[in-house]
Amino acid sequence: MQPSGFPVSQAITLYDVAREAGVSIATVSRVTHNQGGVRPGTRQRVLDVIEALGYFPDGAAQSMARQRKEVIGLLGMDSRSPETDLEEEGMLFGDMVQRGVEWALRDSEWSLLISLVHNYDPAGAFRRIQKIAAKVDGMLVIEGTVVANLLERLAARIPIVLIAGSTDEPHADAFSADNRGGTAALVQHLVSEHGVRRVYEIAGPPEAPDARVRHAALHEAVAGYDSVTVTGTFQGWFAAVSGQLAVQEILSRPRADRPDAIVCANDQMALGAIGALEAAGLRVPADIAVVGFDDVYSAALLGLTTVRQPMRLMGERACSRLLQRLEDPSLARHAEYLPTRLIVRQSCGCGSRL
Amino acid sequence: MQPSGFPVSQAITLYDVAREAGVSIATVSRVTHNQGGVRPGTRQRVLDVIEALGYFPDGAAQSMARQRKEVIGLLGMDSRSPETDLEEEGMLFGDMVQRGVEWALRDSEWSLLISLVHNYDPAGAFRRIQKIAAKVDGMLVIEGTVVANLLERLAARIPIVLIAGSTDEPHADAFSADNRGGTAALVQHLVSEHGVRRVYEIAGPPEAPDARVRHAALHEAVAGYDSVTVTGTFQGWFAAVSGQLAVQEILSRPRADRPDAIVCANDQMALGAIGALEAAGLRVPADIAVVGFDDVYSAALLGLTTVRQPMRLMGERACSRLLQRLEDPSLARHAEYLPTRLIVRQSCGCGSRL
DNA sequence: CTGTTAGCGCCTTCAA
DNA sequence: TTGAAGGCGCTAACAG
Repeated sequence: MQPSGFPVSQAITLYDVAREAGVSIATVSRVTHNQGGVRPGTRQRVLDVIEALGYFPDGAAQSMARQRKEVIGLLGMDSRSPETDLEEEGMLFGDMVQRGVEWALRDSEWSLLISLVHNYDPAGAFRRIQKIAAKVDGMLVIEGTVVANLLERLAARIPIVLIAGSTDEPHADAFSADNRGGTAALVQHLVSEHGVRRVYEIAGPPEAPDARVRHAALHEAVAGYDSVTVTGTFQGWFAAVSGQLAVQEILSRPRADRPDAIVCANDQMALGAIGALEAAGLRVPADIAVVGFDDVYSAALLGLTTVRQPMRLMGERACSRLLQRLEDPSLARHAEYLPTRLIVRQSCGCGSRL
Repeated sequence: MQPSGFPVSQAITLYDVAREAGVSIATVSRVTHNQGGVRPGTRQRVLDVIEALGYFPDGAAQSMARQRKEVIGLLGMDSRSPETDLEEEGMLFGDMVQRGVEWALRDSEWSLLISLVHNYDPAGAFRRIQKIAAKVDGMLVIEGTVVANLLERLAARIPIVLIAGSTDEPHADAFSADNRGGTAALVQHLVSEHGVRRVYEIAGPPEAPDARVRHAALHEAVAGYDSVTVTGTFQGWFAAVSGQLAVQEILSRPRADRPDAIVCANDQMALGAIGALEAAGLRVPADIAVVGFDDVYSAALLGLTTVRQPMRLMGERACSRLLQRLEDPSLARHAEYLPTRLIVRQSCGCGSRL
């Protein structure tokens, strides 16, 4: 005899309860859902059996019968490389969005199914996404996680709300931040307050709509000033290590070629860049200013000048909208830009030391 | 005519594909799962139809047929009060655990269903937990989220792994940190390095096994020194505001009654306490030292001396164990204490300023 | 190689 | 107030 594990009882079903209580499954079902039309005596008897057996209805079976799973999915992109020790990282964009979603869900009957898609494995992503889609009634999709054509296909089957993604997907609601305005404010601050002339860009992955908008907006904004130029662009992918690599690139240039300021497509990369800069003996902002985008939690603690996107709010709004649409599929499409705000701290050169 | 929403097609089933392709549902199923025994021509035809219709199998139906949902649940406790603006908070214990779980799941077929239970609403918690349990094959439970008897009942139906909870629940595997050792190290440091004599305790909720152990360990450790005493205990509930309230309590006492150090059952409360202390014009650690427990992300940034629990690792291990047990239910029970480590920073009085 | 069929556990009319 | 029965979409024998 092997040391058998715990006494995990065989699944207990409606039938078990019905048999034990000497009633039909319909009656048990009625009792389970507090429906009327059951004689008090019978009800009590059934209740006792339920209690004794520890019965509760199986979710999958309910989903089938009701044609509704009461689960929504949250698809996020995991931009960390497989080797990263994530122990070190703080709260990221996706985490904040999740908070918002949880908030929106806190008093509802819906559950949240979470899945991270790894951008270094686009092949596996496809299967994974479909797998999630199969288990939910609707889905929240963050960023450029899902390749456009797949997205279209999914949207044909279940409602989808895009978060910080493309706002012109015709078959999905969308909530994004005003990236354009935020970027413009950043550049304007850098130029007029700190006399920045030479800007170096650490861009996000071109697959991410957000990254694309910020990229375009940066160049537009810079073009608005005569003597300001973008002296270089590093193609990052939103992970902190991108910032470090970009700094290496900068440092490999002749000194005269160095920028006055580094504008990053998100805070993670900005923080990575600052770390690398300081490790190389350069001072931020004295030698080079660095600014980010997002305003993640640690940005405040580390004095990073950045643009705040209402991440939590985006999650909350997107989730509420999804819930609405699930109630009423005939709703017209809704896309919305949430306002961003320039958060001036020290890394741009304002205030005292970093 | 109303402005009907998106063209959400009626659910597409195996039957639709079969009909369209002129084969039986069995064949479609075989193709869907890349099973052999289908003539290449037939396979291709089916594949085309699947592609054209955008078909993918319904998760609920699969769960039923396979008797397996391929979903695990993560039950966490949300200690924030309803009014809290969570925008401000950093990474919490539960978030770190989730990271570990996601890590453990990254290459598996399993999905993660998340649910937060609000400790201010024990009534609703019951339904909510059962609802989750109904939708998963196994569950990870953080902290004293689940009242013991309910837990026992759940464990009879599906495998459960406790994280940072009681390690003596007979029907569940468990992973906890060495709270006792960590607390002892903290006290010893405070006393021998900083000559602390009067310790004030901000305890966690007694429902949380972790909090209980830390509480007991603190008193034990203090009892080991002749001239050291615990001058007061504030009953907190792990939220930052608990720390603030505790400080109010302390400040309401005569000056002579003030402690040398405040020992908190977690970092959140410690951070809350520090904030309140400084707001009241007291300096940490000069006037009063403060130490926490957990080593959350912002603890490092703010110089909090604390005890590190390997939160991510706990999530990872717990999840792996659950997966194992799901494979082989006959496994013997396994409970494990993961090592903690004293992290000395400035809030205890070491180093320079805070 | 392909099709038929019996469940999986529950909800929900419809009859009694 | 109760029970019988069909169906939700899919998987996996089992037959052909």
